[in-house]
Amino acid sequence: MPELPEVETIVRALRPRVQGRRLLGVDVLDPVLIPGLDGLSIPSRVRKTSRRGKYILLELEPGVLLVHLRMSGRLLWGKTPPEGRIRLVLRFAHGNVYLVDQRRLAQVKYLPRFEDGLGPEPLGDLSWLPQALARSRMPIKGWLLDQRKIAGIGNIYASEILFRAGIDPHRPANSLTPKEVGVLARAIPKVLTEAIAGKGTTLADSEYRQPTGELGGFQLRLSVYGRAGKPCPVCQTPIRRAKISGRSTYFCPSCQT
DNA sequence: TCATCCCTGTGG
DNA sequence: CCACAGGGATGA
Repeated sequence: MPELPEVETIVRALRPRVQGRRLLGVDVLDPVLIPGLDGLSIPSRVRKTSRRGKYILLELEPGVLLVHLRMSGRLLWGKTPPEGRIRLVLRFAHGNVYLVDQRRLAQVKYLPRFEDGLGPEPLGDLSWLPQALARSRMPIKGWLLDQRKIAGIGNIYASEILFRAGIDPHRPANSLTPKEVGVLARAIPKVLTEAIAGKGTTLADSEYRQPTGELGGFQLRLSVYGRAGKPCPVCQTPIRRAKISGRSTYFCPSCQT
Protein backbone atom coordinates (compact mmCIF):
# COMPACT_ATOMS: atom_id res chain seq x y z
CA MET A 1 0.00 0.00 0.00
CA PRO A 2 2.55 2.55 0.83
CA GLU A 3 3.84 4.72 -1.96
CA LEU A 4 6.55 7.34 -1.75
CA PRO A 5 4.64 9.76 0.53
CA GLU A 6 3.73 7.01 2.98
CA VAL A 7 7.25 5.57 3.00
CA GLU A 8 8.74 9.03 3.45
CA THR A 9 6.37 9.69 6.35
CA ILE A 10 7.42 6.42 7.97
CA VAL A 11 11.13 7.14 7.52
CA ARG A 12 10.81 10.65 8.94
CA ALA A 13 9.09 9.28 12.02
CA LEU A 14 11.57 6.45 12.54
CA ARG A 15 14.72 8.50 11.94
CA PRO A 16 14.81 10.38 15.27
CA ARG A 17 14.00 7.16 17.09
CA VAL A 18 16.58 4.81 15.58
CA GLN A 19 19.28 6.78 13.76
CA GLY A 20 22.51 6.68 15.73
CA ARG A 21 21.07 4.05 18.10
CA ARG A 22 22.31 0.53 18.61
CA LEU A 23 20.19 -2.25 17.14
CA LEU A 24 20.31 -4.85 19.91
CA GLY A 25 18.47 -7.69 18.25
CA VAL A 26 16.29 -8.86 15.40
CA ASP A 27 13.47 -11.31 16.06
CA VAL A 28 11.91 -13.09 13.11
CA LEU A 29 8.43 -14.14 14.21
CA ASP A 30 7.05 -15.26 10.87
CA PRO A 31 8.89 -18.23 9.39
CA VAL A 32 9.66 -16.56 6.11
CA LEU A 33 13.13 -16.44 4.68
CA ILE A 34 14.84 -13.11 5.20
CA PRO A 35 17.88 -13.22 2.94
CA GLY A 36 21.22 -12.37 4.51
CA LEU A 37 19.96 -11.97 8.04
CA ASP A 38 22.24 -14.70 9.39
CA GLY A 39 25.17 -12.51 8.41
CA LEU A 40 24.06 -9.63 10.61
CA SER A 41 26.26 -9.17 13.66
CA ILE A 42 24.48 -7.69 16.66
CA PRO A 43 24.63 -5.14 18.13
CA SER A 44 25.03 -2.81 15.19
CA ARG A 45 24.65 0.94 15.18
CA VAL A 46 22.09 2.46 12.78
CA ARG A 47 24.23 4.91 10.87
CA LYS A 48 21.48 6.31 8.70
CA THR A 49 17.76 5.95 8.02
CA SER A 50 16.60 6.76 4.52
CA ARG A 51 14.21 6.11 1.67
CA ARG A 52 14.85 5.17 -1.95
CA GLY A 53 11.72 4.82 -4.07
CA LYS A 54 9.44 2.75 -1.88
CA TYR A 55 12.31 1.09 -0.02
CA ILE A 56 13.19 1.84 3.59
CA LEU A 57 16.93 1.63 4.31
CA LEU A 58 18.53 1.18 7.70
CA GLU A 59 22.26 1.53 7.16
CA LEU A 60 24.08 -0.58 9.74
CA GLU A 61 27.75 -1.20 10.55
CA PRO A 62 28.28 -2.90 8.22
CA GLY A 63 25.53 -3.59 5.68
CA VAL A 64 22.05 -2.31 5.10
CA LEU A 65 18.68 -3.61 6.25
CA LEU A 66 16.15 -3.13 3.45
CA VAL A 67 12.42 -3.11 4.03
CA HIS A 68 9.77 -3.01 1.32
CA LEU A 69 6.24 -2.91 2.73
CA ARG A 70 4.52 -3.96 -0.52
CA MET A 71 0.74 -3.97 -0.05
CA SER A 72 -0.05 -4.39 3.62
CA GLY A 73 3.13 -3.85 5.60
CA ARG A 74 3.40 -1.43 8.50
CA LEU A 75 6.40 -0.34 10.55
CA LEU A 76 5.24 0.58 14.04
CA TRP A 77 7.28 2.02 16.89
CA GLY A 78 6.55 1.01 20.49
CA LYS A 79 7.62 -0.71 23.65
CA THR A 80 4.97 -3.42 23.54
CA PRO A 81 3.75 -5.53 20.60
CA PRO A 82 0.95 -3.97 18.55
CA GLU A 83 -2.14 -5.73 17.21
CA GLY A 84 -1.76 -7.68 14.00
CA ARG A 85 0.51 -10.21 12.37
CA ILE A 86 3.98 -9.29 13.58
CA ARG A 87 6.65 -10.65 11.29
CA LEU A 88 9.77 -8.98 12.54
CA VAL A 89 10.94 -7.01 15.57
CA LEU A 90 13.95 -4.70 15.58
CA ARG A 91 14.91 -4.25 19.23
CA PHE A 92 16.44 -1.09 20.63
CA ALA A 93 17.12 -0.11 24.24
CA HIS A 94 14.31 2.44 24.35
CA GLY A 95 11.70 0.77 22.11
CA ASN A 96 11.14 -1.51 19.16
CA VAL A 97 10.26 -1.35 15.50
CA TYR A 98 7.57 -3.88 14.60
CA LEU A 99 6.93 -5.04 11.06
CA VAL A 100 3.23 -5.90 10.94
CA ASP A 101 2.04 -7.39 7.69
CA GLN A 102 -1.43 -8.77 7.14
CA ARG A 103 -0.76 -10.25 3.72
CA ARG A 104 2.83 -11.28 4.36
CA LEU A 105 4.02 -9.76 1.13
CA ALA A 106 6.53 -7.39 2.68
CA GLN A 107 10.17 -8.05 1.88
CA VAL A 108 13.12 -7.67 4.23
CA LYS A 109 16.74 -8.22 3.24
CA TYR A 110 20.12 -7.69 4.81
CA LEU A 111 22.67 -6.82 2.16
CA PRO A 112 26.29 -5.69 2.18
CA ARG A 113 25.11 -2.66 0.21
CA PHE A 114 22.03 -1.35 -1.52
CA GLU A 115 22.04 -1.75 -5.26
CA ASP A 116 18.92 -1.02 -7.18
CA GLY A 117 17.52 -0.91 -10.67
CA LEU A 118 15.26 1.95 -9.74
CA GLY A 119 14.69 5.02 -11.84
CA PRO A 120 15.41 8.55 -10.60
CA GLU A 121 13.60 10.04 -7.63
CA PRO A 122 10.50 12.03 -8.60
CA LEU A 123 11.27 14.80 -6.10
CA GLY A 124 14.62 15.62 -7.66
CA ASP A 125 15.55 17.15 -11.00
CA LEU A 126 13.12 16.04 -13.73
CA SER A 127 14.87 17.55 -16.74
CA TRP A 128 15.42 14.02 -18.07
CA LEU A 129 11.67 13.43 -18.33
CA PRO A 130 10.98 14.58 -21.92
CA GLN A 131 13.65 12.29 -23.39
CA ALA A 132 12.55 9.32 -21.30
CA LEU A 133 8.88 9.70 -22.19
CA ALA A 134 9.71 10.02 -25.86
CA ARG A 135 11.27 6.56 -25.77
CA SER A 136 8.16 4.73 -24.54
CA ARG A 137 4.83 3.79 -26.05
CA MET A 138 3.45 2.63 -22.70
CA PRO A 139 0.30 4.33 -21.44
CA ILE A 140 1.49 7.22 -19.31
CA LYS A 141 -0.27 5.73 -16.26
CA GLY A 142 1.72 2.51 -16.60
CA TRP A 143 4.90 4.46 -17.25
CA LEU A 144 4.54 6.37 -13.98
CA LEU A 145 4.04 3.07 -12.13
CA ASP A 146 7.20 1.52 -13.59
CA GLN A 147 9.80 1.78 -10.83
CA ARG A 148 12.67 1.34 -13.28
CA LYS A 149 11.60 4.51 -15.04
CA ILE A 150 10.76 6.68 -12.03
CA ALA A 151 10.88 5.46 -8.44
CA GLY A 152 8.18 5.78 -5.80
CA ILE A 153 4.93 6.54 -7.60
CA GLY A 154 2.17 3.99 -7.01
CA ASN A 155 -1.41 3.49 -8.03
CA ILE A 156 -3.03 6.26 -6.00
CA TYR A 157 -0.62 9.02 -6.87
CA ALA A 158 -0.33 8.04 -10.54
CA SER A 159 -4.05 8.78 -10.89
CA GLU A 160 -3.82 11.94 -8.80
CA ILE A 161 -0.80 13.27 -10.71
CA LEU A 162 -2.43 12.73 -14.10
CA PHE A 163 -5.59 14.43 -12.91
CA ARG A 164 -3.56 17.38 -11.70
CA ALA A 165 -1.78 17.51 -15.04
CA GLY A 166 -5.01 17.18 -17.05
CA ILE A 167 -3.64 14.20 -18.99
CA ASP A 168 -5.67 11.14 -19.98
CA PRO A 169 -3.99 8.11 -18.34
CA HIS A 170 -4.40 6.05 -21.52
CA ARG A 171 -2.18 8.35 -23.58
CA PRO A 172 1.04 6.74 -24.81
CA ALA A 173 4.00 8.31 -23.03
CA ASN A 174 5.56 9.39 -26.31
CA SER A 175 2.39 11.18 -27.41
CA LEU A 176 2.66 13.94 -24.81
CA THR A 177 3.47 17.37 -26.22
CA PRO A 178 6.40 19.31 -24.75
CA LYS A 179 3.90 21.54 -23.01
CA GLU A 180 2.12 18.54 -21.47
CA VAL A 181 5.41 17.07 -20.31
CA GLY A 182 6.14 20.38 -18.60
CA VAL A 183 2.79 20.34 -16.84
CA LEU A 184 3.34 16.73 -15.80
CA ALA A 185 6.83 17.51 -14.48
CA ARG A 186 5.33 20.15 -12.20
CA ALA A 187 2.38 17.98 -11.12
CA ILE A 188 4.57 15.07 -9.99
CA PRO A 189 6.44 16.82 -7.13
CA LYS A 190 3.42 18.97 -6.30
CA VAL A 191 1.13 16.03 -5.60
CA LEU A 192 3.82 14.01 -3.82
CA THR A 193 4.95 16.83 -1.52
CA GLU A 194 1.37 17.69 -0.64
CA ALA A 195 0.78 14.03 0.20
CA ILE A 196 3.89 13.99 2.40
CA ALA A 197 2.66 17.12 4.14
CA GLY A 198 -0.61 15.25 4.73
CA LYS A 199 1.33 12.30 6.22
CA GLY A 200 0.17 9.93 3.49
CA THR A 201 -3.13 8.37 2.48
CA THR A 202 -5.10 5.98 4.69
CA LEU A 203 -8.17 4.76 2.80
CA ALA A 204 -11.09 3.20 4.64
CA ASP A 205 -9.86 -0.36 4.18
CA SER A 206 -6.19 0.57 4.15
CA GLU A 207 -3.44 -0.94 6.25
CA TYR A 208 -1.25 2.16 6.17
CA ARG A 209 -0.41 3.77 9.50
CA GLN A 210 2.30 6.13 10.61
CA PRO A 211 4.80 4.46 12.96
CA THR A 212 2.93 6.01 15.88
CA GLY A 213 -0.22 4.20 14.76
CA GLU A 214 -1.87 7.41 13.57
CA LEU A 215 -3.73 7.49 10.27
CA GLY A 216 -2.54 9.55 7.33
CA GLY A 217 -4.52 12.60 6.28
CA PHE A 218 -4.22 12.94 2.52
CA GLN A 219 -7.27 10.74 1.80
CA LEU A 220 -9.29 13.88 2.45
CA ARG A 221 -7.48 15.61 -0.41
CA LEU A 222 -7.78 12.95 -3.11
CA SER A 223 -9.36 14.28 -6.30
CA VAL A 224 -10.07 11.10 -8.25
CA TYR A 225 -8.63 7.95 -6.66
CA GLY A 226 -11.38 5.65 -5.43
CA ARG A 227 -14.05 8.15 -6.48
CA ALA A 228 -15.66 6.44 -9.48
CA GLY A 229 -19.08 7.91 -10.17
CA LYS A 230 -18.53 10.88 -7.90
CA PRO A 231 -18.31 14.39 -9.36
CA CYS A 232 -14.98 15.73 -10.55
CA PRO A 233 -13.94 18.41 -8.05
CA VAL A 234 -13.29 20.79 -10.95
CA CYS A 235 -16.08 20.22 -13.50
CA GLN A 236 -18.56 17.88 -11.75
CA THR A 237 -18.36 15.26 -14.51
CA PRO A 238 -18.57 11.78 -12.94
CA ILE A 239 -15.14 10.28 -12.31
CA ARG A 240 -14.50 7.18 -14.38
CA ARG A 241 -12.63 4.03 -13.52
CA ALA A 242 -10.63 1.97 -16.01
CA LYS A 243 -8.12 -0.84 -15.93
CA ILE A 244 -4.73 0.31 -17.19
CA SER A 245 -1.57 -1.76 -16.87
CA GLY A 246 -3.61 -4.20 -14.83
CA ARG A 247 -4.49 -1.67 -12.15
CA SER A 248 -7.57 0.37 -11.35
CA THR A 249 -7.21 3.88 -12.69
CA TYR A 250 -9.41 6.86 -11.93
CA PHE A 251 -9.76 9.95 -14.09
CA CYS A 252 -12.04 12.74 -15.19
CA PRO A 253 -13.04 12.12 -18.82
CA SER A 254 -13.67 15.82 -19.26
CA CYS A 255 -10.64 17.46 -17.60
CA GLN A 256 -8.11 14.87 -18.75
CA THR A 257 -7.48 14.76 -22.48
C1' DT B 1 2.99 -5.53 -22.10
C1' DC B 2 0.10 -8.88 -20.36
C1' DA B 3 -1.11 -12.74 -17.40
C1' DT B 4 0.20 -15.01 -13.35
C1' DC B 5 1.76 -15.52 -8.95
C1' DC B 6 2.94 -14.29 -4.14
C1' DC B 7 -0.61 -13.97 0.43
C1' DT B 8 -4.74 -12.84 3.07
C1' DG B 9 -8.94 -10.53 3.89
C1' DT B 10 -13.16 -8.19 2.67
C1' DG B 11 -17.11 -6.82 0.20
C1' DG B 12 -20.48 -7.41 -3.53
C1' DC C 1 -18.41 -17.56 -5.25
C1' DC C 2 -15.55 -13.99 -7.55
C1' DA C 3 -13.32 -9.43 -7.80
C1' DC C 4 -10.39 -6.60 -5.77
C1' DA C 5 -6.81 -4.45 -2.59
C1' DG C 6 -2.06 1.50 -2.45
C1' DG C 7 3.43 -3.80 -5.01
C1' DG C 8 6.38 -6.14 -7.84
C1' DA C 9 8.99 -10.28 -9.92
C1' DT C 10 8.62 -13.38 -13.57
C1' DG C 11 7.90 -15.68 -17.85
C1' DA C 12 5.59 -15.79 -22.38
